Amino acid sequence: MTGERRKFRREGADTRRQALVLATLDLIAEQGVRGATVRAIAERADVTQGLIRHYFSTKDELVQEAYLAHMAGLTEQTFAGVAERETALGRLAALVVASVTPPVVDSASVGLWAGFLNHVRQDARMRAVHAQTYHDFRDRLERLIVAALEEAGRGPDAGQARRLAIACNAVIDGLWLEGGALPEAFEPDELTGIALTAVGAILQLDLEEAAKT
Amino acid sequence: MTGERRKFRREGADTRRQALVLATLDLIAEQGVRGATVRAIAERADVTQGLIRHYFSTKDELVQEAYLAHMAGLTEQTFAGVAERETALGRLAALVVASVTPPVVDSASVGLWAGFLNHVRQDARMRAVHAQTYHDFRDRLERLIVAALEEAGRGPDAGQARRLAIACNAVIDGLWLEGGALPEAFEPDELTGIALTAVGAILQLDLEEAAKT
DNA sequence: GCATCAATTATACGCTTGCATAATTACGAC
DNA sequence: GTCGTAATTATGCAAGCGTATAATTGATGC
Repeated sequence: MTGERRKFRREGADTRRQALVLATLDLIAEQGVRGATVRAIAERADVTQGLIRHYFSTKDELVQEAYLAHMAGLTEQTFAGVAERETALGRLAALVVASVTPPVVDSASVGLWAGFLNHVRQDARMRAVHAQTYHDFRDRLERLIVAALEEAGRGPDAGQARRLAIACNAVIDGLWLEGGALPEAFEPDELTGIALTAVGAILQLDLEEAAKT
Repeated sequence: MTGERRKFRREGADTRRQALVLATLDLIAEQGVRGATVRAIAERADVTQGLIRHYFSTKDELVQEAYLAHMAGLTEQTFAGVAERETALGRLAALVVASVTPPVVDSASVGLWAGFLNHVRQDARMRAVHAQTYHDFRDRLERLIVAALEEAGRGPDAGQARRLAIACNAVIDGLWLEGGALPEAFEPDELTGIALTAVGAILQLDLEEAAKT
């Protein structure tokens, strides 16, 4: 009876890092940051805990990479179908709808985001990622808004565009948050209608019509 | 040389519980949930750790009470100056302004809220507190909105009122969140103007004028 | 096949955590 | 005063944490 050592396969660095990041996100989403221990992450990724230290010199480094991956994924999901629309108004409507619809609106996703926020407030590098993600999203939103307004014959100046983007972004974020944190508080599709109406009211554009196309 | 035992004063249960809750909130705000250990809380409250178990049968119980206290305080701060206004429109404007102004908008406060969110997702009682806080706030907002619209001669039906309240609440929450999470991203008073304009646009009311009074 | 070497496992250390329990002490009742 | 008791401190424990390091093993080139 030899002490049977665990069998394993060698994997490339990228594969393993990604698997570890995914396991981390899964766990934080399911059980909060508390549940994402080194041991739990390793088990979820079907690996022993020592390997984590082989790929990440510290746990915070892994968490930071996971945060980056989550935020990038969120932005990507949100903008997924946007470019396909032909009109600027249609693209804006598509973005608004996607922002308040699964898989973007999701309890686990919001929980993940909240779980990271405290790390963000304490770690300078994570704060940088946070700020950049926010500004990236808002800038893209602002460009869509400007394009839609110009399409309607109304070109806002820079200050107006900035303020409109902040306001629309707030509506979207607020609904995203509430839809994710309190799923049972809203009827199906209710958030979609509210988001289109509210953003439409702020911009004085008919987004509801544009969303149907 | 007697082993000098620490001196102490006896306090009423309410005083001590409140002090412990306050210490907990301080620590979560400053260092995130990680930093709010039983020992750290006790030290902050100038007490030894055993006392916590004397007043709370478990740490989660203390955290839950702290959450309740934080949310109640937040709502109270937000509605603080609202009733003083004479017109319904003025009250609504005051609420909007207070929602996006310190001390309601505050990095620590947002961090606190985010820190709790993961507990909320896992503990049924905390979820109940969360849902109730949200609905309380939104109901009060909805009543202010209905009053302001009626004052302007437009009475919305129940469905409209609900949707308007959800939308306005989303703007407020979104700006609160972003103002707290990224304080340096906005000019002073910028959020106030944006909030009034956006909520005004959604309701088709002139809140900016009403806010000046 | 065999040597090589990074990928992976195994084990352990020191620290912190939440919780329990026993020993003390302040303070009001009488 | 002194006595009882609830409030408070002191001490300890078992479990879990992140990290470090040494021992193994799978794949690759020759």
